[in-house]
Amino acid sequence: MALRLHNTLTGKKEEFRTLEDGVARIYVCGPTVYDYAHLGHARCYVVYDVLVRHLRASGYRVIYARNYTDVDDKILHRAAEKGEHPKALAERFIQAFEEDMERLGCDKPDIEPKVSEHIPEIIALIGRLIERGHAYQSGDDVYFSVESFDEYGKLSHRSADALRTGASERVSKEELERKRHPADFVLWKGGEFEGATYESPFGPGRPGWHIECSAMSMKHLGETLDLHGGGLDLVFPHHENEIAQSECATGKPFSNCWVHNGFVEVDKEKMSKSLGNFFTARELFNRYEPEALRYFVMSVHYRSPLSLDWELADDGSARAFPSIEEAEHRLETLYRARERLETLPEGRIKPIEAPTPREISDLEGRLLRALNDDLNMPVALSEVSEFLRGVNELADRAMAKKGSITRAAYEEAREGFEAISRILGLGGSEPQSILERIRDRRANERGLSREEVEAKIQARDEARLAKDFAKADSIRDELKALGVELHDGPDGTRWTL
RNA sequence: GGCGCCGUGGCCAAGUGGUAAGGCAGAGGUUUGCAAAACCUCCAUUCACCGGUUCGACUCCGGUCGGCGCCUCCA
Repeated sequence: MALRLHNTLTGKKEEFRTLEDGVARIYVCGPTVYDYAHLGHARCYVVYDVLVRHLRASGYRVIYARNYTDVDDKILHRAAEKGEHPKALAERFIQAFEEDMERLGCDKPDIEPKVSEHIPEIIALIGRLIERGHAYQSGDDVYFSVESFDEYGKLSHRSADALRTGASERVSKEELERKRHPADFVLWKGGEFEGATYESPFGPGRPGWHIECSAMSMKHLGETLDLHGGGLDLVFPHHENEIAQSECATGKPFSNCWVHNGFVEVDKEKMSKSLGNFFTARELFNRYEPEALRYFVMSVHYRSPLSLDWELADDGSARAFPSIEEAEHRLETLYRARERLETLPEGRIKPIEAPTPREISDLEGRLLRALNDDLNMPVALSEVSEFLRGVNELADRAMAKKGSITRAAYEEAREGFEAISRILGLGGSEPQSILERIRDRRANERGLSREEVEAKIQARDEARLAKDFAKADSIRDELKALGVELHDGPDGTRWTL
């Protein structure tokens, strides 16, 4: 069975095919680095991370490129505001972005090209477009001529004519006068820009927004990509323009498959910087395990809106995010099951023959099958849920009086966790440390110290040892009132909240 | 105005022509000194509404209502 993906270009689910057998060349539009990544970015890059992991697990050699837009108006504005050099500002946010991605469990792309390091390629591409009659110089700028490309609009399913009316209302008079068609877009913006001026045959200036991705993807991955991805908001105009300029320059299809992920919404509205209703990844990391955010993102199909619900505190700030909280609880369930499996006494695992429970068997195959259907991550997670139930059942069985399990089932369960970690990027940390980190963070939020709780537990254990259950239970009730749950086990009492 | 998406149990969320995955919450049980965790059982004759096509529709077609997105920078 092969991967089927929804291709924006055709509007249909299609089998994913690559130009070169067994090699997948993928380009994803990266962030413009003038601010911290928000949950929308997190979602997007988690989605493509899972796509890449899935392809690798399916045997592809993947070459994954994701750019940094480090030359851009917004960067210049922000830099001017902060009195910082644009390049320094961009570098600062690239660093922050890389930290955030790592915490989300996203593998580093193979290639991370920056606009500032591809100016010659961009200039060459613009030159090629002028030569072929698809671009024209007007004043200090160079524009792409939309009318020179018959297929303009094929990705976003609209016509240049339809755009004429729409665009003319929004484009300034001066700009309109410089353009032949209102939908023409700038390839080279002439002028002097503090900290971002480049020499070119068209005069000093800097690249327009769209041309960078064409130039960088062609340089690193070739003239035709197997897959190009990005947020839904990039379909038009960004990706439409990428197609136009690339295909006009090369005469070849730019990308055979286009994948777009849906938005993150807050209160039914798209989360975006321009609306100001965004939460940065790092502010959410302060309140939840980054891996819980990853789980949360994966709980919804990538093309559907992901709505972030929140509970308000009295002062109007966000008090809690219930769905991320739920994801964090699921993550704890995952790690608890893994820990139980890994700490089973060797003597309970027997080299006997018996069928391995269905829930445990071939989790990797089940995950790949789920993801093969247009990267259905919620179904993959439902497979994980069933697997975890199977693992707990196994652990129960092993720990029952005179209980034991087969070596085969034990090994297959371990392989299951390995597959979850490798393919979904979940559950790969050391269970005890992550579980304690989550617990201690929650305790901290409630003003509880670990020492305080553990002292009370010790007092209760002494009471229990003395069979003074009334006292032991009163201590437990006291802790329960604080939100602390106790779990008595063979090797002592553990606590969670 | 043009293009497009969505409406599934108390909540979240898959499915998209053959009779509703999974999770959270809830109820009962096993286990436990009692709990918690874990496990077992139960929890939508029904998929916004109205028509139509079909042997059969949550799934296809038409309409209605409700919500959202793109057409301008945005993941």
